[in-house]
Parts: sequence; C-alpha cells; structure tokens
Amino acid sequence: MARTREQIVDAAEILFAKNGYKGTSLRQITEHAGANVAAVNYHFGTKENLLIEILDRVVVPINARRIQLLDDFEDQGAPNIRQVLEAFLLPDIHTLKELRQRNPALPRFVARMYSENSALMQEIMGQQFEDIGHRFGKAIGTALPHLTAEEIAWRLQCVVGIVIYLFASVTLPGGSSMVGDNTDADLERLLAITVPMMTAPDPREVASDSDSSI
Amino acid sequence: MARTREQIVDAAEILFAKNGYKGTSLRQITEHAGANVAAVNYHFGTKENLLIEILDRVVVPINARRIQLLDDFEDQGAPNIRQVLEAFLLPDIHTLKELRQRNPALPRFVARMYSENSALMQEIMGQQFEDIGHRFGKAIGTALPHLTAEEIAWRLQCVVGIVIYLFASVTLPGGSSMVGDNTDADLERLLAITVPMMTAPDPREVASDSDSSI
DNA sequence: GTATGCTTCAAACGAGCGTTTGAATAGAAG
DNA sequence: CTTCTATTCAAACGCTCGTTTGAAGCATAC
Repeated sequence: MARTREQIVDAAEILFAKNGYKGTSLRQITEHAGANVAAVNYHFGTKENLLIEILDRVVVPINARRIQLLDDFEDQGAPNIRQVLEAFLLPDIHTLKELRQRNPALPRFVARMYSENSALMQEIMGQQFEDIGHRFGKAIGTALPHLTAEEIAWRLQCVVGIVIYLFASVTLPGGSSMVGDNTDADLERLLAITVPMMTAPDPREVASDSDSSI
Repeated sequence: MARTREQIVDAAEILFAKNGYKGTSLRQITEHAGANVAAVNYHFGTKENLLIEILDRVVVPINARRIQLLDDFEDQGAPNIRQVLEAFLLPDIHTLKELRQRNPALPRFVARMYSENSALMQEIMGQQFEDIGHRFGKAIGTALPHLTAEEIAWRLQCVVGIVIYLFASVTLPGGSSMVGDNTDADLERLLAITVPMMTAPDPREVASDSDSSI
C-alpha cells in the first residue's frame, strides 16, 4: 500500500520533532506507523533519506513563497524596505502556524536542524539560502542605498536569527506564544522591529566616512 | 590523577561540539583523552552529568557578567536603553570570542543545546534565563516607558534570537565571521540595530501621535 | 612491613541500533 | 488458474552504545 510510506513519514515527523533525529529509532517510527522495520529500507533506502524527505517538504515551500512575494512587489516597481521584509517574513509566519497546527513540536525541530553542523544539513539548508540571500540582498540594497552590501547581508542574517528563534521557541517564559493566531498582527509586530533595525544608519559609515575597515 | 578528569572534560567539549551530544560516544571521548571508558563513570557517573558540567562552565558566567554590568550601570542612575542593551550583549560577544578561540565549534554547540527541547536542557537553560529576563525586563521598562511589559519581553526574546544565531552561525554565506576581532566595533554594530529595534513604537499601541510608517 | 583509600584498567553485560535477507502475501493481468 | 510484480514480514546480521564489574596499581599513613 502507498499508505504505509505515508504513515511512516508522518510518524517520523512526529517522533523526530519530539526526540530528535538521533534520538529516534526506526523501530519506534515503524511501530508508531504500524509497519515493519524493513519498510523504511524498502520505501526510503536509509534513515537519512527519510529525514531529507521530511525537511524538504517543510523548507522548500518557504523560500518559494519568499521569491513569489518579492516578485509580486517588484512588478509594482522597486519595493521599499517594508515590502521587502514583508516578502521575507510572511512565508515564515505562515509556515510556522501551519507546522505548529500540524505538530506542535515540529517548528522547533526544523529550527534545530537549521543550525546543525553536519555536512548533510549544510547542504540542504545552506544552499537553499544562498539564492534567497542574494536575491533579497539586492532588493534591500535598492531600498536602502546608504548601507553597504556587507552590512545588509549581516543584518539580514540577524533577521534570520530572529525567525529561526521564533521557530525554536514556541512559548515565551510566561507561557504565551511568540506568534499568535492573527497573522497580520504578527507580521506588523515583526515589521515594527525589523524595519527600524534594517534602516538604522551604519555605525561604521556614520562616525567617520573614510573609515571603512571591513 | 585529577588530570584524567580534566582531560575527559576537554575531550568531551571538543567532540560534543564537533559531532553533537548523541553523536559522540564515551569511547571516542576517553580514547581522545587517553583514559579508560570506565573513568567517565568513576568521575561523572553518567554521560549526562558530563554534559551538564561542560554547559555549566560556559553558560553560568555569561549571565553572571550580565547582572554585574547592569548593576554597574544602575549605580550611576537609571540606565538608558543603550546601556541596558550593552549590559545584555557585551557578555555574549565576549564569551563568543573566548569560546571560539578555545574551540571553533563550541559556540554552535552551545547554541544548539539552548534550543534543545529535552527536559534536561529546559531545566539548565530555561531556569537560568528566567531571572535574567525579569531583571532586564524591568530595566528596559524604565528606559522605555512607552512599551508594555509583554512587548518588552517579546522584543528581548528577539534579541536573544539574534545572539543565539551569532553563536550558531560563526560564518556568513560569504565566509567571513559575523563577529570579528574588535569587540567594541561588534558591540556598536549590534547596538546600532538593537537599540532602534527595542525603541520602535508598539504597532498595537500606536493611535494618537507619531505616524512613523516608513 | 601492612593497611587504607583513591584511581585506573581490561573485560564483559545487556540492550538497542540501522540494515539486510529471503520467504510469505496480496492484487492485477494474462 | 497461473504468473508476475509490488509490498510486507519475522528474523537475523554485525556493530556500537552506556554502564558495570572486580581485580590491579599506587601512593600515603600507620
């Protein structure tokens, strides 16, 4: 049955999210899925391929949506910084809510995988973001000509840090979530801090203009 | 010899950082340390206790330095937002450089442990930060009376996200580091974005005066 | 000397791991 | 019915894991 394969992916997603990749055994997964251990080898080959399948179906659509939104804005002329950041952040908020509804532990798992230093993760995540970084770096450069390309890349990485953290930390110390049910309100809240954060003058360019040691 | 215990901790720190906690076996550690496998049980009891020892000696001093710096500023009167953020960020920059010099892979390991969802990590990391969050939340509330306590906590978490990401991602896509050799310059760079980010008006409170849409 | 207490060691324990095998099963096609 | 292909299954493979054991080493105190 094609059902078995599907159920293995679903079970793996749940258990990887709860106990981590190395903390989950194939026997746990197949037991949870009501399948045989050998079914993993039959349908996916290895445990690693199973992980790749799970991550791909989460991560790839995010960046696709980012590009789509940026394209839409650029069709109306050069987008301002608020629009660029909206194109960057909205897919994250959207995906975060989706994943959380599907599996409360999943966003944190994705976030943890993002900062994995294994060769596998570097390939899956790193290469994905190279194109995105370049594309958005250029758009931001047009919107904020007072910043160097290097400073833009650095600040964009800081925005990524915030987003990753939103995924990693679904609850505040108080217990409430950092991202709620109202997507528009969450976007506004993020834009309210990221727009000033990106727009702020470069301390190294403002203090003394000829001092550009990078 | 007390030397054996010390060498096990050092070897574990190197190997945990490189291959992760679950990705490192006690046999790898003791081989690297030139000791016997049973020495871990003798000196630490369990593998988990060994991890706790390593994390504690990294994380505890950071928050101690944060409190110390905030105390110093508050001795001179109510600190402004820039000073509060400096007290928050400087220990991180300082520690990041220290750890990186000691072991290039260590900062990323600490960052990954921070967003671990195991009960163990929740206890080590979460409880550590509860006091810090409360203390700095109050100081920021004094410096920025236009923000609610909830918004302050949310934004401070975003700053934490950036800091964690600095630890996790020691290199930019281009290859250069996000934090360099000049501590003052790195602090300025971080303050340049975090001060506007914290100071920005709350989009949900905005109604009467400043229309600051960018 | 003997005794004491801390430390190391080789060896083994039981368990769990990812993966493989080869037979059993089912369903559609001829 | 038979044949064929796709899928499932119990069982085993070889290996590594964290932990434990009990003896051996080796100082210091008596």
